[in-house]
Amino acid sequence: MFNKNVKYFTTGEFAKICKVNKQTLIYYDQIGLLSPIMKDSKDYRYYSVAQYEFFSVIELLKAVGMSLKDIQKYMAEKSPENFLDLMYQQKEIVAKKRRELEMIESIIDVKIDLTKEALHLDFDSITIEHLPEATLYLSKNIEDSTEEQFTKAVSDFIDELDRSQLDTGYPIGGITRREQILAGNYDNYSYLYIEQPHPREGHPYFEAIEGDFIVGYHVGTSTTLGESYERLFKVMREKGFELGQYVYEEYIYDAVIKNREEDYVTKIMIEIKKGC
Amino acid sequence: MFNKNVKYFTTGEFAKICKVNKQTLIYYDQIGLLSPIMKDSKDYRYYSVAQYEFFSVIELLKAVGMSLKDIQKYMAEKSPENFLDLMYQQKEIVAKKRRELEMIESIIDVKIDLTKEALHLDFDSITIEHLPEATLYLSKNIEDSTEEQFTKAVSDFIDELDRSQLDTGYPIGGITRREQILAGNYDNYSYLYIEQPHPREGHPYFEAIEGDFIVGYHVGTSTTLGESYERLFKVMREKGFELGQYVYEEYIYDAVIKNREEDYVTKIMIEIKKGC
DNA sequence: TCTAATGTATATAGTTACTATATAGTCAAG
DNA sequence: CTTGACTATATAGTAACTATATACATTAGA
Repeated sequence: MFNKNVKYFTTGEFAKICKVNKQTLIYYDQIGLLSPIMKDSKDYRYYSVAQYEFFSVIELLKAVGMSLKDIQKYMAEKSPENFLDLMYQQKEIVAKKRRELEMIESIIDVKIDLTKEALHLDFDSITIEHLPEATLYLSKNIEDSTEEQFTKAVSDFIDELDRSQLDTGYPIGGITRREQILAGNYDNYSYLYIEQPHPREGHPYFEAIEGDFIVGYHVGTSTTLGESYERLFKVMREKGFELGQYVYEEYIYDAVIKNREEDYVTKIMIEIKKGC
Repeated sequence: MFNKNVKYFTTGEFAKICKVNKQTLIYYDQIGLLSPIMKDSKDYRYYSVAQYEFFSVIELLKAVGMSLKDIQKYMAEKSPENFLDLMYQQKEIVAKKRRELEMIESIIDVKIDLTKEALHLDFDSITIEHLPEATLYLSKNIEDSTEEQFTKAVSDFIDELDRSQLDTGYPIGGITRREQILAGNYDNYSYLYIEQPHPREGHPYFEAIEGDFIVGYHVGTSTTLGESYERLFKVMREKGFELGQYVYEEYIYDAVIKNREEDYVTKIMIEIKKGC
């Protein structure tokens, strides 16, 4: 094929075919990755059609994430066997990349859903809701932990999210025990959690919740969190409910969406039971 | 959430959680993309847990291909509405990227199949084969074309492969008309072609081939191509076949797999009919 | 309490894969 | 015979780190 070696492309023509900058081809020539099949007396570069096939393999390998240096290394050791090996390697890498992109797609979908929902919320509202069963991935217990223990636990939690691909795009929330709430220690969490809409089998630390909750929102920094709790408690008392075992807190708007800390919004979900 | 603002991570700890180089965080601080929530009198940086959420959104946007500058631009204009817009944009971009990766996966599969097949070939063999129907995407007619016309046609052909995603990983081949072969002009192709294992509807220029072929291989540069054709013609005469309408040529081993031009291998498929 | 190891900081240079710019030579059309 | 579009080299700039050198801080162990 392409014995028509008399028919050449200039650098500009070849660059247009390859859809790259002319300078890129000159650069590839300089580093010896892809040199024109011919140079004339005036040092004009001439590329053959067959070199396009070569170029497109470079593009393929680049797209999979190979560095020009590594591509060059392969090219120095060309053989059908090495090419086959290379392709098998790249096949795995590209499959992994595809799966990563699929995860990102689903995270984006979650972010879209959450943000759309948030846009329709009335942050002054306080409602009684029956929350359906949901699976949460929990951190180790961090109640009364020292700073050191806390940072270690958070670090481990996030590590595990990464390792086991548990980052679903849902916010990381905190669970506080009834007793801490009653003592006014709203920030002494027992666990961190992240919702798992599609929990996978064979993973520990999953905890399903389901039950009645009083749901409200706190707008502002944590310093005024107590006030929001008071509002919620007032409604609770009026309706004759008692504090359940746990309170769940998660960010609705945080630094990703709002500039000023005063505009951050925290969702508070207080587990309740009928007073007897 | 994360009122535990008293509990901070040092640069090193935060870098470990984020799985990046410490220097990267310093760099992000320098460009003002992600600055620690606090600096002490010794200029030590302290990050909060909430900043991890921020970091992970940066990672998400980076993974979709956004530049740090563009991420920063969004962060300067934060709002729920802008975040939603951004996520819708990124959703499309990431879906496109995924589709591109899927194409690369199938190209790699084709390359693997072709290379595995090639490894088992005997390049001295000459066989009579009935080739099943296959769809080829053809270039414009390039017979007797000038250099200018030829380069233009090749350029257009490759452009269309790109535009319509017709690059299947199969090699680009050449089709020569019976009359040119008989005149010994083995390199005066009528068309370029590329095989389409999964042709899509509504595309012109597709041509299905099916029929009996004499199949052989040429090892070496195009200068000795004539000798290989002679070998094939000899067998053809012995078996009492006549030259059909077209000859198909494609590279089995080219510059991507072999270093020396003398090692390139061209597959020659000559259409035949029973002599009457 | 001293010391060594480890941690932090800044400043600066290097890296990859381009990309842009400046300067100069070449070529084809009117 | 000049103008515009091309070619070339050389050099500098870019993004997003990454590495290195130097200096100060903190902590764990002898």
